[in-house]
Amino acid sequence: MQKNIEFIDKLRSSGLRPTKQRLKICEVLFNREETFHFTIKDLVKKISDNLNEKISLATVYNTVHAFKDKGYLKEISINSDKSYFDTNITNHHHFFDEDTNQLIDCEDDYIENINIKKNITGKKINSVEVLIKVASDNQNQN
Amino acid sequence: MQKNIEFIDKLRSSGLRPTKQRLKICEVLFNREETFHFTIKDLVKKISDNLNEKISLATVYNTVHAFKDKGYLKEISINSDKSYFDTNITNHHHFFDEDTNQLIDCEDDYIENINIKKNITGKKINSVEVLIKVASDNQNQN
DNA sequence: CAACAGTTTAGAATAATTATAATTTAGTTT
DNA sequence: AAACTAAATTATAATTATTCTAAACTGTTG
Ligand SMILES: [Mn+2]
Ligand SMILES: [Mn+2]
Ligand SMILES: [Zn+2]
Ligand SMILES: [Zn+2]
Repeated sequence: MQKNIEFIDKLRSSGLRPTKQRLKICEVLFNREETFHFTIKDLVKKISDNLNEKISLATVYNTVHAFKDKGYLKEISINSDKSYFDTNITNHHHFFDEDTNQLIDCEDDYIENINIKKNITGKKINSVEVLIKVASDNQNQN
Repeated sequence: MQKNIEFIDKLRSSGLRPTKQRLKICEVLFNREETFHFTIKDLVKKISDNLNEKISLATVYNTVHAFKDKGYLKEISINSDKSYFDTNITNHHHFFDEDTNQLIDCEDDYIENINIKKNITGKKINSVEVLIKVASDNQNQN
């Protein structure tokens, strides 16, 4: 449970002005125990749930991209028409529940270390991410 | 190098009428040695390069989705605003070259087997895909 | 050939995202 | 504290990928 003053420092230290919109978004994103995986739409909903005054959609996009650029958020690849973002910025893998469209972190002890034995010549590896698509186990699924 | 008659059989056998648009798209997609990774835009370009008469954009979308539904194409998850498709429908991993935005198949001998040690309860695993993002190796990159 | 379902098509509609340009605000300088 | 300036917010327009619609066209079957 971070204090407002901590968010102000965090923003200032990366050259972002601590506006009230950014602070509110910090609260929503980072004042939580668990990792938050979200789309812009999810975030807008959380904001309007927690807030009497509204933040413009453009500002939500601007802020999420600024936070991503500063390394406070990660963008996640899902086969979908929209972007997902992740408050867990470490290198990690995901389950994607195709029933609920939910992203879930894959803990390190769920998967053996990935070993890339060969790489493309002249290129360096920036990330290695596993996406495990799961769905309901029962026979009669739609 | 498949013959037109083979595509006609292929389409008929999955309940798709062999129209001239579908046959042309089959040629572009499947008359090649190498796997083809493409976006709809890429495919439209290939079609107009190879063809004097044009195929409507709606038909290209319809056909790609029909081929995907029949299992002749695979849709690939890339962090992007557009979908990629793949003529390699086997279970396999990818390199994504962030310099060129190109998808490249990761041969089996490039990566050790992925072992998912635990799964989410009540769910079955539908796919496990690794995405290796690579980029230029040199220091002075923009 | 006639009939009919399947397919193609232009164009409209939708949805996510980005751009624009005017207004407001945060931080700095007088 | 008032003035100044660059950064940020905002409503709104623009863009892009994709899907929908409904009319015209075509492949298949009898
Ligand atoms: Mn899609
Ligand atoms: Mn994006
Ligand atoms: Zn995550
Ligand atoms: Zn592939």
